[in-house]
Amino acid sequence: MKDINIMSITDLSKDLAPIISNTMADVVETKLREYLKKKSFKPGDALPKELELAEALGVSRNVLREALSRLRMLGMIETKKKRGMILARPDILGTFERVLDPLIIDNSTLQDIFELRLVLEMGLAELLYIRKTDKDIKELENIAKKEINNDNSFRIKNEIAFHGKLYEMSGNDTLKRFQIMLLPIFDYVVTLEQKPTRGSVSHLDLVEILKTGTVEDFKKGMQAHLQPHFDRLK
Amino acid sequence: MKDINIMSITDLSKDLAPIISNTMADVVETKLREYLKKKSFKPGDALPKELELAEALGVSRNVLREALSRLRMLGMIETKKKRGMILARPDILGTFERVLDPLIIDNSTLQDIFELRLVLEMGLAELLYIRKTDKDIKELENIAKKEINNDNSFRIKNEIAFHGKLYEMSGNDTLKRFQIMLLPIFDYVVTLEQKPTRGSVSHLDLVEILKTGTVEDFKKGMQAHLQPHFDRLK
DNA sequence: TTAGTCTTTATGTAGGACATATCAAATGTG
DNA sequence: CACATTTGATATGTCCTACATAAAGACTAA
Repeated sequence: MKDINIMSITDLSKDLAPIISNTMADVVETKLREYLKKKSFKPGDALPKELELAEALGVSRNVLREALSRLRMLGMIETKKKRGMILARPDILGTFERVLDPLIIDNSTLQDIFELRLVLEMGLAELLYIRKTDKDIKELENIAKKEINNDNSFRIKNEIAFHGKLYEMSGNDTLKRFQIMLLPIFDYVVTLEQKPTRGSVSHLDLVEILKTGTVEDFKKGMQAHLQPHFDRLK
Repeated sequence: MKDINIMSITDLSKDLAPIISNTMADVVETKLREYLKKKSFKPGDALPKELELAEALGVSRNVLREALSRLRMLGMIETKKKRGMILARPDILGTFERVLDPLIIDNSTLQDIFELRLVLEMGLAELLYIRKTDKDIKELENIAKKEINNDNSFRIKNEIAFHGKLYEMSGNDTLKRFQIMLLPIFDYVVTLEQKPTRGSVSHLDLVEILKTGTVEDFKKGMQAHLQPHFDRLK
């Protein structure tokens, strides 16, 4: 009897909506977003003042400010003392970092992000071959050489340095920053391994391929390098 | 004299920090983050009540609530009427969407994100071959077949449907949602083209490869399919 | 034990008050 | 008239108080 009750409740919670107790600040936040989009403000444009907005929305200045505070955090608006508020351009990744920071991510998402990183590394080849320079390759080689006579404690650091340099060589700033954000995750998953899982292709091998090989060669090399990680996927 | 003065000021403004007018809410937000991290709360743990926090931080409840409102938006904490606040697990991507939404992104970042998408698609192959099912392939084929006799207005929609399905087949939820977020960007860049840039490998070709070809075949196919986009990179 | 009621309490919301920084106009000076 | 200075107006930042509301926990009754 009891068990049945519990079951039905569990089922319910799956089916029914999670009962979002919309607080006023939530509603106002949404309305403000819509307002900004609808009016198609350009960065730098001035916004109405707090009291006007609060009155128009029919909420206290307090609630309005909570909503504004959120948008301000995201970099969507900026405020100055007398001048009022202006629309700004948010730093996409900067805000992303804020959430990733405390690392309170459930395991399934963690795994997803780790895979995301693998996907990125595998797909990097084209960009790399379009933009690589001799200087870059030399730097990459230096990084790879350093790690030869190193104890295990430095292994991860070198791993990070090498792959980080690869992202940098892609010439894509967003990608590079994105990768930096994902580092802790990569780190975490790697440390889950008991012993270092080395692919059949080393970092130095990859550098060599970059020097003389084709894009196809590099893709195969990277695949072999990451193979141990792929092997653990199911 | 005057010019010199102006010059030196300009130089200063480049060198010096941008004078972050730290509002109390900003400081409190940071302090709360540190507090949460330091105490290493686990999801579900109860937090002190607002008044206690406000007093401990030496700020008004108002300021504290602005900071809390931010964390609440990011999904880092949840609050219930009497129970107080509890630590929650943030929805990584959900917050990302919020910033991406208004599409006030500068062109260089736009380009970066477009490239990011290309990288993702190129790197998807391994995951795809690990997890693809016959059912998936059949659905993908249906999507590809639909687009044969279609006017241009549906072209983008089909493009989106096909590639979206690919992400779905990766079995990576985060990746899938990430791709959805990036759609508007992809859309935007694609519409910049005057005429459709078709690669030498069509969607149907890709499906065929998925059926009978190897991972390597698929990678080459995808590369050819996206070649027009890569050609535009510099 | 179970069901129902009451009390307590932490959050949600409102409104007023004042400090502060800054823009803009008024004022003074050569 | 042009330029520097002062003054006033104003929007945001911060604080405070008060009350509504929902929900946990205690208490009571069947």
